[in-house]
Parts: sequence; structure tokens; C-alpha cells
Amino acid sequence: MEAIVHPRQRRKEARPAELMAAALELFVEKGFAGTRLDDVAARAGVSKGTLYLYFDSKEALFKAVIQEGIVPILEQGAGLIDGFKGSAAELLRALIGEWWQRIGNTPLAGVPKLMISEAGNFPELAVYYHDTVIVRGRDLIRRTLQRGIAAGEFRVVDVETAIDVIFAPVLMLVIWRYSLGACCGVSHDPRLYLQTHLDLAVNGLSAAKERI
Amino acid sequence: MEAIVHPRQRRKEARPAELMAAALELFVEKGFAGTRLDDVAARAGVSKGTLYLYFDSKEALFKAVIQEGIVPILEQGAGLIDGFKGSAAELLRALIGEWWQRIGNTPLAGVPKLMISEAGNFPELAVYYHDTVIVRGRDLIRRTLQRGIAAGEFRVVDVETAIDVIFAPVLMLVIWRYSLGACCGVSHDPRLYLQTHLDLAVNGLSAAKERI
Amino acid sequence: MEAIVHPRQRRKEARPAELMAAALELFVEKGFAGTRLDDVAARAGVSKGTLYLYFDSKEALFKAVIQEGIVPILEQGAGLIDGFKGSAAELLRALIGEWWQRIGNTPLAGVPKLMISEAGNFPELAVYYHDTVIVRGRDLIRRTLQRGIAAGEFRVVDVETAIDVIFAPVLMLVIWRYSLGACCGVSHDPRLYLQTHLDLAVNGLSAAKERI
Amino acid sequence: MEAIVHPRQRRKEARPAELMAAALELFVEKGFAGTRLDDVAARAGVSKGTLYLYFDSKEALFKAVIQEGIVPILEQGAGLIDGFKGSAAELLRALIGEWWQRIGNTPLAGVPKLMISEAGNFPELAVYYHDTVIVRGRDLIRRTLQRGIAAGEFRVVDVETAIDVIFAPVLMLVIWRYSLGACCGVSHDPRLYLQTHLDLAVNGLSAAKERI
DNA sequence: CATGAATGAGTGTTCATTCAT
DNA sequence: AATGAATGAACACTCATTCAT
Repeated sequence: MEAIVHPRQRRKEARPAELMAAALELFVEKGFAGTRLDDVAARAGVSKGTLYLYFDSKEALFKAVIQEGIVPILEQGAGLIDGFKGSAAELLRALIGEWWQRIGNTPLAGVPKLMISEAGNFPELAVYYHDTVIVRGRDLIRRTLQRGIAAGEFRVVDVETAIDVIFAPVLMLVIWRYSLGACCGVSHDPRLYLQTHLDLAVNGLSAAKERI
Repeated sequence: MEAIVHPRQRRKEARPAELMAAALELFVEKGFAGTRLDDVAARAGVSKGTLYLYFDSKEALFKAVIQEGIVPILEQGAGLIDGFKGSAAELLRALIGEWWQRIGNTPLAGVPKLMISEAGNFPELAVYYHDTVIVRGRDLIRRTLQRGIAAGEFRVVDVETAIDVIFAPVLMLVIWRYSLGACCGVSHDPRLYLQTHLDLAVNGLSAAKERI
Repeated sequence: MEAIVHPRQRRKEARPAELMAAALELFVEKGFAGTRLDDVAARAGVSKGTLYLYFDSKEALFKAVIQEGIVPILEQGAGLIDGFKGSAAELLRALIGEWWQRIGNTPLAGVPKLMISEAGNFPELAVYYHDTVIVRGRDLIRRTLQRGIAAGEFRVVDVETAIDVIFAPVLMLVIWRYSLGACCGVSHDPRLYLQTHLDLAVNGLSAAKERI
Repeated sequence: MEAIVHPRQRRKEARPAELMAAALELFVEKGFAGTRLDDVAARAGVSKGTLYLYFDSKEALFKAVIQEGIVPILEQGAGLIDGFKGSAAELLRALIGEWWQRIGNTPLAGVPKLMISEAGNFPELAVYYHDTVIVRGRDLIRRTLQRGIAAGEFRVVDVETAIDVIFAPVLMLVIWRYSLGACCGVSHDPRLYLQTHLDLAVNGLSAAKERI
């Protein structure tokens, strides 16, 4: 029932998150090797030494950034599917809408670009990310596609391949934003972009045409 | 009439390309900051000092890698579109098939991942890449979509957005290969992947259904 | 009321001077290009990295060495002349005696040799040194000569030229000490050397003879 | 009696001298460590490799520059003194005039500054230079002073000290020219400078006044 | 807890030297 | 003899990491 938390206390507990937030921004912007801990510390408003009170090394900080960036992703609704009433197309729209709310529209959106850039340098972390995030995310899409195909709503496609084809534009949205989109080119309105993608995808998957 | 070229001479002319090929591999794998010039030199089979006979600095090498990696891309056929006899759907398939032949299936396929990773560190280069490669590539897709829409073959969609939605899975194919695909996860058969994508996209774009 | 200063603190403030003292010795001995920062650091009893906490680059260190070496020189008494009671000859002896006390007999005596050696590599610094040190030093001699000539004590000579002729042996004393004098040849007793020079110079300047 | 020499031949034999002339300029300007052999070669109009056909190493080139710079100095007239008819003062003027003709007014004038700058880095060479050039040069002055003193023309002074006092302005003339004089400050007219110096010195040495 | 001065291993870059042509 | 491509040791500079305060 201790509702009041002392500012100091709050600060102390918030520190790791603040540091990781600062680190995420810089890792995304400059890559792992290109990011200096001085800059991370400066952005978080602490001294360089303070970083080492919370993280054993630069690498540990990096892993924490990725892994903490994953937790909220994992919390997301696998539950969404089970209880879902509606067509597979509607479910697909709901899933991606959910993704947008919980990831695409938050600082976590930088994680995919970061993981792509650094997978070569952190293979174990990449495996962890794959097994923890990608496998589960793909599973959500898989079940959605399978439901649609089983119901005759979707055409019969190679599901494993289609999963990636369908999620690719979603990923590119955030990859672009944190790479070339930051310095040049039009950045799309995300809602229009996702809308267009879903329209095309749903239409593309639709079995309707073939009934003609 | 000087048909004979000395080995030294031959070597000297081939050197920059050899060095850039080695550098591309390592930059893609480890990023700019994570790549050591010792390793680049070793992979090219020369000493570190030799790099400096051909490139003023690590940054100059990086820029050369990107810019030389672009030349072959630019040489590709915008001409493909003009003379093309066939439906817009067939043209789309032809374009992406061409891309696969000339880029996706060559070492140049590493360039997009590299540019995405380093755009933040080399903004001017990113602008150059955008203006030189991306703008032209998007133009090819744009003309294809416009032709299909004008012919009533494709549905009316927001073309600027659709361009990116449609090219995203193509890019993700090579991005994946040079990132997480290298250490984990199933790597798709590229032909099946592109096939699936094109089927979905063409079907998604198709106006046929709406004629019912 | 903070009378206590922490050792770290004390050290931090003393560091630049320690580093510059070590650097002066080595720059004088080996020249700018021939001096390794490792050696400077070692002589100052710190690590190489520490140098960069206080100086941005080797060049910045060099400039600081010269410029800080100038400050004590500038503090010296132009005031000596104004209040001086006595003959111009006595004033000349006093000035050079002062120079010996404040420069010739301190580590600053290495600066002239250093500046001579490196003027070609640091032209702007040479200009700064000239304008700040040499011009002022020459002015002291000039006023002394002019006073002596005006009083009929000194012969009429080309003052601008005589300034340098008279100061040359003084400079050579320290130049010699930090160059060939260090490895070969007799090093004069400085007092006898300056005495002899002043006797000759004063006698040479004296108008007495011509009164005959 | 082969008076005609082929240009090629002439070139070949002149090469070392050309290289040393180029090297002298650069060594004087930038110091030993600061001089790049590329630049020496470029200034001499040959390739870098060619240097190694004539000199074993950079150090060998440096030593040759100094030692060859000495030969003409040694050729100068010790003989001048023996046969000299005239006062010691006239002899002093003649000696320094000779020095001006043979050294001060030639590229060899850069040698003293170079030797001063690099004595610390080449102690053996400094010893050689000292024993070969300085000792002999001082001997010429010594004999002149002794002759003057013996004849009652010069005052009794500490000869060993006076030697250096008297030669210092002569050296400073060329040291200045190749150091700060190159980038700032008035460069004196050498004749006026030497004239002024000799007038002062001769007057300073003169015993006349004391006879009064 | 927090700091920031200090460290030293690591890397980009230079340049004297070599050698195949 | 002359070249200049290639080398690799050496050095300036950076930055992750430590630790006394």
C-alpha cells in the first residue's frame, strides 16, 4: 500500500530504464561499435562511470537494450487470436494494428533495425531474438493465415513463405524510419502505409476472385 | 598495339575492385565502425598500407564501396519498361526478376542492408544513395503501377505508398540474408519467396475481382 | 573556507604544467616530429591517454608549450627600464642579467632553440612568437640603445641592426646549450660568457674613444 | 682530355648532388623527422626508389647532406691567415667576409640551423661536425684574436669565450634566415648586419681607448 | 550512489624501405 | 639506372573500463 515513492527512490529505480532508453536511441542511430558510452551517459544525464553501476559492459548494455525491448513485445496478445471473433482478414488487421500500438509507434520500433544491423556481431543475441521474438511473431501470422485458408477465406498459399512476405512491409516501415527516412526521402504516413499494405495483402490473399 | 599488359599493371587496375569487394563483405557483416582495415586488407590478400594507395581513408573506402556498388545497379534497364509488350503484372514480374538477376543474386545484394545500417553515420552518402538509387528504383515501380491502373488492370491505389509496400518484401529478402538469416532461422528459397510475393501482390493489385 | 583540496583535485590542476614541462624537454631534445607522445607521457609519469584529457592533439600540446613558455617571459620587467637610474651601459647589463635570471637559467631557455627548429612547421605559431616575444624583447634593447645614443654615451649606430647583433650572443648561449653543447664541445661558464659579451658590447658601443 | 661529357653521364654524376641539395632544403625547413623522402624525391624530380640507389637510408642521406655541406667549409682559407698582411681587425673582417662568400651567401648557410636542430638526434654526427667544422672555425678566430692581443691592437680578453661571442651574431644571421626570418619579421640586409657587427666587435676589442 | 580522472589496448594512418618490372 | 607498387613497423589518437574520492 506504499503508494508514495520518494523521488530519489524513483530515480534510482528508473535509472536502468533511462540509460537503456538513451542507449537504444544511440545504438539505433550509430550502431553498436559507433556508439560511445560517453554519449550514452551524456544523453541520460549521468556520468560515464554511472553506467557501470548498472551494466557490466557495453555489450551487457546492448543485450539489455534488446532484451528489455523484447519484453513488451512478448506481452502482446497471443491471446488476441484465441478469443477473436471475426474473419481472418479482420484478425490480420487487428494484429498489425496491435503491433503498431505497442511497438511501431513507440521507441521500441528501433529494435528491428538495430537487430538487423548487429546480428552479425552478436550471433547468440540474434538467435535469442529470433527464438523469442521472431518465432512467436511469425506464429501469430501463421495461425491467422491458417485460419483464413481453413475457412476458405484465403487462397491456398505457401504459408511459411507468405508469413514473411506479409510482415516485410510492416518491418520496412520502421526500418526506413530509423535509417534513410531520418535524413532523406518522404516518410509515409504510417496509417496510410499500413492501410494500403493491408488492403493489398487481404485482397491478395482473398480467395473470392477464384470463385468467379 | 600494346596487347601485352604487365602483371603488375593488371594487378594495379584490378586492386581497387578487389579491395572494395573485400570491404563490402566486411562492412555488411560487421558494420562500418566494426570493420577493421587490417581485416579488409587480409581478406583482399594485401597489407594494410596498400589500402591507402587506393583510398584516402576508411571513410573514402566506404563511400567508394557504396558508390561503385551503385553503378551496376544504375546500368540496369529502365529500358525494360519502354519496350515491354505485356500486361503490367508481367512487367512487374519482369522487373523484379531482373533485379534478382542483377542485384539480389550478386554480392551487391549486401548494399541495402549496409546502407540501412550506416545511413545515420553517413547522411550525405544516404542522400546520394537515395537520390541515385532509390528514386530511380521507385520510378520503375511507379510507372508499372500507373500503367496497370491506367489500363484498368490494377485497382486504383495510392501509388506512392504502394510502391514501397510492394518493394518492401523484395528488400527484406536481401536484408534478412545478410543479417539474422546468416545465423539463425530458415532462409527461404528466394525463388519461392519472390514467386509468393508476386502472386500475392499481383492478385492484390488486380482489379478483376471488382468487376464482378 | 574550503581550505582542503583533494589530492586528485590538486593533481588535476598541476597536470597540464607537468605535462608541458615534460613535453618541453623532449621537444627541445628531439624536435616536434621526433618526439613521441608515449615518451612525453612516460616522462610525466602518466599514461598516453592522460595527455588527451588536457590537450586535444600533439600540435595543441606543442602550441601550449610555446605559449605557456611565453607567459613568464612577458611578465618580466619592461618596468625595469622606466625607473632605471644609471647609465645605458648599466641598463644593458641589468636587462641581460634579468633575462638570465628569468629565462636563461630556467627550463624556458629551451624555447628559443625549439622555436627556431620548428618555425618552418608552425608558421602561425612563429608569427605569434615573433609578435609576442621578439618584438617586445627587441623593444627593450632598442630603448636602451636609444637612451645611450641620446645621452652621448653610445656611438651612433644603426639601432635596428645593432639590437640583433647585441642580442645574438645571448641567444646563442642557450641555443648552444640545447644543441651541440649537450653532446660535445666546451660549454662556457654562462656568467663569464655574458660578462665577456657585455664588456665587448659596451666597449664597442662606447662613444668615449671618439672623444680623443 | 675528354672535355665532352654526355648529358646522361653528366646527369648520373650530378644526381647525388641534386638529391642532397633538395634534401638540404627540406631538412632545413622541416627538420629530419618532419621531412618525407617522397618530398625530397619530388623536389629533385625523381622517384622515391631512386633515392635508394644513391643513399642507403634516410639517415645516410642526412649525414651526407651535413658532411658534403662541410667539405666546402673546410676548403676555405686557413691559408688566409698565414699570408695575411694587415691588422688583426682587418683580418677579422676578411675572415668573416670570406665566410659570407663561401657559406653565408650559399645554400650551405642552412647547415648550422639544421645541425643545431638535430644535434640531439644525431650525437655522433654532432661530434663529427664539432670536431671538423667548429673546432677549425674557432681556431681561425682564435689565431686572429691572439694576433691582435699580442700586437697590442686588441684588449686582453678571455679568448676562448670571446671567440664564441664574436661568432654568435654571424651564426644568428643564417639561423634567423632559415627559421623565423622565413615567415615573419624584418630580415636584415646581410651586409649592413655584418658591417654593424664588425664595427662593434672591432671597436669593442680595440685597445686604443685604454691608452688614453 | 555517483563522479570523472586515469588507464592501455586497439585501430586508423603514415612513411621509410624493398623489389619486381 | 629508374620506377612505383607493396610492405609493415611505428605512432597519433580513441574509448571501454577501472577506481580513488
